[in-house]
Amino acid sequence: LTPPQLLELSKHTNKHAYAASAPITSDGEHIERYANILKGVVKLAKLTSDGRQQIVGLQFAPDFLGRPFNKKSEFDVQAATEVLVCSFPQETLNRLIKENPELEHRLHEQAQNELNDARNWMMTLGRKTAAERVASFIQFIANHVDPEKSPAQKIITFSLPLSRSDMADFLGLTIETVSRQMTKLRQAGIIDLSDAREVTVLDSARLRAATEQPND
Amino acid sequence: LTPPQLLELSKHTNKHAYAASAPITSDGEHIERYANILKGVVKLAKLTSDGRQQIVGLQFAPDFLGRPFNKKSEFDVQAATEVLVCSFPQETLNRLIKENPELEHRLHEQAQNELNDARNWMMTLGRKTAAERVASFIQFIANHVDPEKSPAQKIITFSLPLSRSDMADFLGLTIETVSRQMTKLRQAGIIDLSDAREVTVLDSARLRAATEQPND
DNA sequence: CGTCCTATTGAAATTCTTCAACACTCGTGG
DNA sequence: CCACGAGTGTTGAAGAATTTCAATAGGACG
Repeated sequence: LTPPQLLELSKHTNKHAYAASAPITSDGEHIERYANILKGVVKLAKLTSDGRQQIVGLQFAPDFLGRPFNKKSEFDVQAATEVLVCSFPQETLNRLIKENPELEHRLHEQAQNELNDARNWMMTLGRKTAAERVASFIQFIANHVDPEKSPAQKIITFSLPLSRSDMADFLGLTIETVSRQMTKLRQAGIIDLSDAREVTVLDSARLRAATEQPND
Repeated sequence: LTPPQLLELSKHTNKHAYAASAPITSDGEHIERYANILKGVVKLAKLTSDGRQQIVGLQFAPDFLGRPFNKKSEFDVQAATEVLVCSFPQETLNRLIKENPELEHRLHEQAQNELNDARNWMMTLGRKTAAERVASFIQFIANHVDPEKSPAQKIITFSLPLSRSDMADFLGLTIETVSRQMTKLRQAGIIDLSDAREVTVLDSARLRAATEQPND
């Protein structure tokens, strides 16, 4: 982005904070602002009419939030952790895109990355066992919190951005099954849990093997 | 697209036919051509190391095939039915995009539509029962083969583009479970099956109810 | 007519869910 | 300072759904 464009954007920009599990937008709601995530994790969720929930995407800083050129949100957007976003009106972005096609290219690339993530996750939901799903989730979070992942064997610790309930909704399982599989990973010496949220990966090779796939 | 651009494109264009279940590209393969589907249905599939398969997307005419600006295919691309595509080199498209940003916009929109489809399907895979998944699949195919879908109660007949085995891989089930659920839908009078592939929707309201969601 | 391939059906086995009880943490107020 | 309650997570046992294993059916083709 060119400096005058950044200036233009910043003039219309608002920062906004959301508490964990606060709604950001809901399914079908009209959207007139886009946003970038500055901090925290955002979940995208769909509901069936009888209340079952599936989390269909997680977004991390500095992801873009919103569907360009789509008027409606197609799912609920909620803060998973505490979230800080910086939002701006649709027209501002649309105007910037007109001036600078490169910007649309970058949004297009993010859309493709999200599509890849979604398809990888379809494999997890459709074909993996509960144990493999939970291992895949920990692997997925580890990849996202530790952007500079070392090649092997480094012991890393991080905090899960999702509650057991959200993990269940992401993994297509129940909270009880998630909890049991976490316990098994701990008993197997693959991870350590100082509390329910704080994960230390003790054996990243076996964790990866437990996902049964080079998931991403 | 402007006439000179269409002419330019057609000069580099090759038509190619694939038999049902013939591979088009495979995971990790280098891609040097893009294509448009002229006829038929294409499936995008991922494999685990131990051979489990998940179909992560279906594409219909006139969808675009290939990941713009990505060098590698991230999954296997296979013909589901007999398929006719029209392919052209990457550079040709990249050149056209440079001249005409509107083209990238359209590809971006397709990517967003595919992302919506993928996320809708994540809900199906993560949270629906076998019966709901099979009903959702029939609904999904009905929507795609009958582009001008009438609002209600019209009885429509179509041919499933997927074998039971492919349906199972799309739905995250086994072929036996798919077969049993098809039988139940038939016995309930919701659909009729003249043979395993030929579906007549007898009661579209109850079919929709059986999907337990406004899936798309 | 036999063979291959796909699909269906049945019964047993397994995985995951449901239901239920209990543990832990964190605030609040007595 | 401790008790209480709400929220979150864990664990066990019974139940349900789906898979697995196995047998059979039907069509297409040589």
